[in-house]
Amino acid sequence: MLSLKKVIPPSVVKRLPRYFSCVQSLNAKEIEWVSSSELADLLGLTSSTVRQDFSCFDFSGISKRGYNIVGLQKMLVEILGADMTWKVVVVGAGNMGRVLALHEEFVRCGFDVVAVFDADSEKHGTKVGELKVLPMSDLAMIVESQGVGMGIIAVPAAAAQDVADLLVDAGVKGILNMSMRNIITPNDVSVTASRIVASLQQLSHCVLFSCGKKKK
Amino acid sequence: MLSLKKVIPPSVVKRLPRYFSCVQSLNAKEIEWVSSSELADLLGLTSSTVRQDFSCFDFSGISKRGYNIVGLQKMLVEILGADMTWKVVVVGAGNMGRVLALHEEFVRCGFDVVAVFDADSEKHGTKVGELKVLPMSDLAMIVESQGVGMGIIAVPAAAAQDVADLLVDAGVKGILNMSMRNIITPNDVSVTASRIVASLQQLSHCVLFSCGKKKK
DNA sequence: TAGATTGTTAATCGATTAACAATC
DNA sequence: TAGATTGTTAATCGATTAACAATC
Repeated sequence: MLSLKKVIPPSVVKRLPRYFSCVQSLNAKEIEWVSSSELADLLGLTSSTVRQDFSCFDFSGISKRGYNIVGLQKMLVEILGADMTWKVVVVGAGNMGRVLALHEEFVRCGFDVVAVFDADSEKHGTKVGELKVLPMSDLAMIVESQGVGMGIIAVPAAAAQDVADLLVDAGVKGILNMSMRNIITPNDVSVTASRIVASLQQLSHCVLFSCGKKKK
Repeated sequence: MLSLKKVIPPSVVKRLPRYFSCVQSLNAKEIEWVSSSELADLLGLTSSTVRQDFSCFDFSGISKRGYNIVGLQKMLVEILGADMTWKVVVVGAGNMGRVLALHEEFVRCGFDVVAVFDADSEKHGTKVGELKVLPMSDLAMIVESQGVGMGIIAVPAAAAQDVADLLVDAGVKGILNMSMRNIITPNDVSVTASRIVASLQQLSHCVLFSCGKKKK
């Protein structure tokens, strides 16, 4: 596997998917080279940040031309593991859980939802696309037998930690937490959070108090 | 309207919805007081951060007891505008757009989706819950006539900036960007991003390269 | 009172930006 | 060559943590 020049700091990791998306679309336009300042403009960053970020990778640009799109894309694919398919389970078959399980963009990006679980027995057996909602008691078995690497927590805050514990015990190595609750996991299980309502609430504050953007 | 002691820094704004959620659940348990270190434990922060954060508000704790839950909740409600109802439009009636429009949690949190738009005329008139999918040409009219304050962008990256421009022209003051594309808006229009696939890709990297958490 | 916890100041840490020699 | 753009070092900025006097 790819060895990195150094551990990529969290601030940079957060930008990687955006670089990747941008590079994909430049590649689709058959553009071959991009400079740090062009990328910066596209992503709302400074060229300094872009060059600083790329210095983490084992990949170099060329003076006067910038970065080769194809090479950059290959590097990002490796760093993000975008060339592999992850098996994923969704816990929580509410509105959010159902969407996630159906989300065709996931498949396109290499995230394959293999099962949906819910604690509510009323929901067991009901269909979410191709999948049937399963009871929580099947979780460990499915994760192990199918080699599931990630779990998505789409349950109410009150249940989130219990679900996280189940996922960890079952053996997943990554958790996407969509609940409001902070969850605690062992050091070898990574967690990222994505909270849509929280984003709307932030926005609400910013609108009310006109939190400006930094002036240029 | 509430006046703040000072502008709340972005790092703090990001935590406000989590404080709020936590305080709501403590309140539901009829707990009356909470200390900075208890809150820190619940949210995975340090007590220093909690106290530093709260120093932005016009709200004080009491030595030896901590912070009064009801008072804290009131303060956060005002800061987040959680006591008001925002009218919101969703642009993009794909998988993600439909979910968002149906998401019952939004209503509970004061975000009322009043219309869904899509550029694809095949989708016009089809139902998303109670709502019919409308053509983009109706956007300005609906935003103005209904007093819509926020828009949610749930379209592919390539269309995101155009949609943002439409929303801005129509008069929304906040945009939740769920697309991968960076969008540019005038200074008086706030933007927050929430990208689920990006979160999964971050997670993917962290799992592959075992990005540890900071050791305690 | 004695002890716990706040509010705030100062120190540390990490992220971003600026600057510029190296280089194509 | 001349000029543009990288890669990297140093400076700045902002966020987090530590420390402690004030206080209930």
